[in-house]
Amino acid sequence: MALQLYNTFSGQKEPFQPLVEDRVRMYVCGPTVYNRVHIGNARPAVVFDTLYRLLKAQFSDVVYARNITDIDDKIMKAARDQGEEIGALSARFSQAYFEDMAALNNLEPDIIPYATQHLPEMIEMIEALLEKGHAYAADGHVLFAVESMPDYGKLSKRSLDDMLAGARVEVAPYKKYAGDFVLWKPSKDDEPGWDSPWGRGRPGWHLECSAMIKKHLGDTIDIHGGGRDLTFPHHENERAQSCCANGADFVRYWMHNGYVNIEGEKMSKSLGNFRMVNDLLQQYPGEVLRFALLSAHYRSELNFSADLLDQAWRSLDTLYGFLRDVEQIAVDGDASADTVFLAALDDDLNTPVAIGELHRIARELNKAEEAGKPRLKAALLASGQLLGILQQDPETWFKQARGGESISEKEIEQLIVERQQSKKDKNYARADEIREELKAQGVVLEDSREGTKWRRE
RNA sequence: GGCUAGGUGGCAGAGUGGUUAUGCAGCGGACUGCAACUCCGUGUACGCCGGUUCGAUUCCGACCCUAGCCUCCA
Repeated sequence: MALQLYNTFSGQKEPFQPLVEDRVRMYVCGPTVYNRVHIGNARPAVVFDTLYRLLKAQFSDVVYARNITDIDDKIMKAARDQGEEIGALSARFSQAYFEDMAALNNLEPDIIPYATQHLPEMIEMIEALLEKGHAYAADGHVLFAVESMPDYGKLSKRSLDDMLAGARVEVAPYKKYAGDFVLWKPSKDDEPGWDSPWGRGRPGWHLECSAMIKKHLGDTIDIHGGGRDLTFPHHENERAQSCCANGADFVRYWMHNGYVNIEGEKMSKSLGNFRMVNDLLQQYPGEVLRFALLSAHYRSELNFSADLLDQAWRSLDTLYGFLRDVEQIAVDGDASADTVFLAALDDDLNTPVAIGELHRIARELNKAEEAGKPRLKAALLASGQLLGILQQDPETWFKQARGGESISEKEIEQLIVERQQSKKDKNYARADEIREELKAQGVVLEDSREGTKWRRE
C-alpha cells in the first residue's frame, strides 16, 4: 500500500501524492534558540526525521528544511538576562540543538535556514501583502488583516468569532481588527533591528517560515510539520501570509505531532516539568530516547517517564541481542526493509506497529535456518535504519556505560579470565562469586559454547 | 465560555462488528554446573449508561473524566 498521511487541514488520512511526481518538499518548524531543548522539542525532530527517511526510500528527490529561529523576543530577553550578545547566545544554543539532535540519530536536514539571514525576503513578502491589500502599516507596525482572507482559520478550524470570544486577545491601539497579527514591529534603539520601509524594526514570529519556505522550497510545498500547538496561531498565520502573498496553494499536507506529557500534563517551560534532552543523554543513550519517542504514534500524546525509558532500553536490548547472535552472518545486499514493516510506516507513520514488526522479524531471524539468515538480518537492519535505530555494532551497544561510575572493560575481562580458570578447575563457588561480583556492578555474563559474553545493564 | 483530541490489561501502546496486537514486567516450563540469552506456555483489557445488531471494546446517543488550543509554546 502506498504512503498515507493524516492531513490536519482535511482532518483525515489521505494518500500522499507530491505536487510534482517523485519530488517532495518538506518543512518542519525548528527551535527558537534561547535555551537547551527539552524532550518535547525533540519529538517533532524525531518524528519528521523518520518521515524523511521513509520519503527518501520512496522518492528520488526529497528536500527537507528545518529552520532556526534566531531572532525573537525570548532570545532578546535571555541575552539581556545573561549579559550575552544575542548573536553569541543564539549561535551557542543552535549548536547545542544540533548536538542534541545528532545524539538522537536525526539526519541533518538538507537545508537549515536562519531567520536573521532572510530579512530581505521577509520585507519583500510584507511589501507584496501590502500591495495586495492584505496588510496595513500603522504606528511603525505592519499588520496582517485577517478579514482580507476569506478562509482564514480553516487550518485550525476556528472562526474569527470564536477566536475573539476568548478574552485573551490583546487589542493594541494600532490594530484595525483584534485578530490581526504583526508582520513587522519597531525596535527600540537598544533592541536588534533592521532597516525597512516602515522604519527600523524586526519581523513578527510567523513571517520567517513563510519567507524561508518560499525562497528555499517554493510557493507550494508538500509537507509542513510541527508540534500540535503550532497549528494556531503559527501555522494558520503562515498559511495566511503565504497564500495571500503568493496567490498560490501553500501546503498540501499539514502534519502535527502530539505532546510529550509528564504525569499527564503537557511538558512546558512555564510548568517547569520539562526534561532537557541533554540531561537525559547523561543517563540514557540517544537511541533509547529515540525509541521511546517512536513507541507511541506521533499524533498521540506520549507519557514520558523513567519507566518508559527503561522499557525502551530493554526492548532495544532484546533486538540488539538477536543481532549479536548473527554478528558473523553476512547480510544479503539485495534485501530491503520488510514489507509488512513498511506497510505500518506507510499507514501514517504507525511506528508502534512498525516496532512490533521489528520484533517479529527479529524472532524470525532467530529461528531461521542458516540459509535464511542473511536476508532476515538485512531486512531487520534496513527496517531499523528507517526508524533510525539498530545501526550500532551490537557489542558496542551492550558494552556502553549505563550511567554513573562503572567498572572498566579491562577489569571485567580480567575477572572473566579468572572465572574461566575457576570453571576449568571446577571451582564453581569462585566462578559464581565472580558472577555475583560483576552483577553487583551492573555487568551480566552470558556463557555459551563460544565463550563468555558480557553486557552492562 | 468556544473549539479539538482522548479514556484499552501491572506499565507502555496498536487495532478491530465475531477469531493472539506487540513490547516491558510477572508466573510456569525447557535449556544451563549455576546463571544469562533464547525457546515454549500463561493470567489480568477495552470509562459509565442506554441504543442498533444474531453479536459492540469497535457503530450511534447521553453522561462522567482527562488533556490541549483560544495570539509565548514542539
